[in-house]
Amino acid sequence: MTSSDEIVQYPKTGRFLAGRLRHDMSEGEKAELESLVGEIQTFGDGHRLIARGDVCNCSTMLVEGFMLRTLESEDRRYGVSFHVPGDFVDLHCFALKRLDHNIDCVGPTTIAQVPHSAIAEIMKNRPHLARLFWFSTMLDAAMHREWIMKLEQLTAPKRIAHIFAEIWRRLEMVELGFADGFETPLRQADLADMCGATSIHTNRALADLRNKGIADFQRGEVRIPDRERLERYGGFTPDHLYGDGALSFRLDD
Amino acid sequence: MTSSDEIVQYPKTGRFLAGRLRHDMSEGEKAELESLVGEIQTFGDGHRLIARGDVCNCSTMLVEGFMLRTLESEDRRYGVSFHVPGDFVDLHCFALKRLDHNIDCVGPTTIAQVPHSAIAEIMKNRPHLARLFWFSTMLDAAMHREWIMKLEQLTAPKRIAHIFAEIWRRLEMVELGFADGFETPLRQADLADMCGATSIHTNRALADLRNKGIADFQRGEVRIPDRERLERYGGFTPDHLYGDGALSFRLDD
DNA sequence: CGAAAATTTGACGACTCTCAAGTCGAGTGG
DNA sequence: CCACTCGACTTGAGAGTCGTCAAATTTTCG
Repeated sequence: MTSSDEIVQYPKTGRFLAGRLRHDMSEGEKAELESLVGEIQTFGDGHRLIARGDVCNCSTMLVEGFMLRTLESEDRRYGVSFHVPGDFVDLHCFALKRLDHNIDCVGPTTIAQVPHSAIAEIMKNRPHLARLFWFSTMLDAAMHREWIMKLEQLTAPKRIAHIFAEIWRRLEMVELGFADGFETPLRQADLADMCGATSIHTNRALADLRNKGIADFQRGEVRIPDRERLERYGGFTPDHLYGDGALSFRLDD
Repeated sequence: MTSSDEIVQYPKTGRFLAGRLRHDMSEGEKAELESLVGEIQTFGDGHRLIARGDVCNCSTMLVEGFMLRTLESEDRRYGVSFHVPGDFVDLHCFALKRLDHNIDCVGPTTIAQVPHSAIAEIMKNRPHLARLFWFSTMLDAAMHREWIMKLEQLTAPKRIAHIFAEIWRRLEMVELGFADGFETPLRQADLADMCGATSIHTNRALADLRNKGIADFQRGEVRIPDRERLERYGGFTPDHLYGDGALSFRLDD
């Protein structure tokens, strides 16, 4: 079953763990997950779905669009991670109760939410599904770690190359990438927040990537002539995404 | 019951979640956790307990000492987080199967391990304890996020101030801090790995902190004259540790 | 004591920030 | 249709932070 079929059958949750452990979910589990989520909600660019410190009684499945996890300090916003459709964005707060960070929409966004009481039931009665939920939050943690290393290692142009490479791969996992790049609602200022640079420096870094022929970012249209070159420049390896790579979840060894 | 009493009664796991949700654990749960862990093992400085990509069949409780989570890239080691006694260091790999990062000992280290089969039983039969385990891994993720923001925001001296502030607080939570600072097996090169700077620059940053009277690091002895000043300089707030602060897990609101 | 490891210092160039200004594109009112 | 406007993007100059290369000093330990 391809991801497109999954979306037809499970319109709100069909992308959850696609390319990762979705193949490990039974149809019963997929159906149960789909039945847990509430009705579709939509938000516009810049909407802050959850603010740091809010008590959460439900968690959010991102159905369409793009979201940023952010933290604020001294009047500046810092991106700590991003989300694409199929991500169970704030499952964390089931365990944490209060979120330590904000969840911001970038561009038009469609979500569906799951009450925590339903997740608590899953914890009691569906240990396998519960373990997949846990896995999903651990994926976020692994991505955080990779990003920490890259922040410690890379200059701004390479950070951006890494971000582009990761967005592209993750969009592809949920069948939303193109052969030669991807589209994103991110603006230069958002990219700046994500890589911890000023928007001025980010602009120069993007010009760098364009001049080098590595990536051409023009108002959300990202064209990448040579994927291998982009990934090499940004020091990107997809292992931490736990798809079909060196770290993939295989039970046979 | 103070943390010291807990250590007498539960010598291997008595510091788990101390200062956080330990108060939410029943004596039965504490006893069960203590019974799950195997015998004490010790390792010396620099020992790599788990290497990226290893298949893990057990997880590690850090009993005494200090550990770093690290990633390697282009022949350099990067610290992504650190661990103090009481941390369930690699509970992540119960969900991930293969760890994306290394677990390195710093200085002499004492651990005890729990087989994953035992954790799977907990998932089936003890949903509350399972949720605490999940919480513990989410704490790590929250600390990752805070560190991402600080890497994006701070210069090297301030990063080090932040690291010192966090180590001190976390040691205090498990009653291992002193009134005027703390001891750590970390060397300057380890600190450099942790903040993504060269050891030369780290050395200058430490000299800065010493000259400013903010923190005096001398071969693992860290003396801090004024905690408030250290925390202000490093932009440190303890909220993301989920102790008794703005984000603490309270069921009453 | 002697060797290895850890720490410290100096000089110079690259990366990034700040302040300041200028350009481009989409939508609006005349 | 065109001038206007606002937000997004682009460019320039000077200063601070940090990396690299090279070397010296101090500490640890056999």
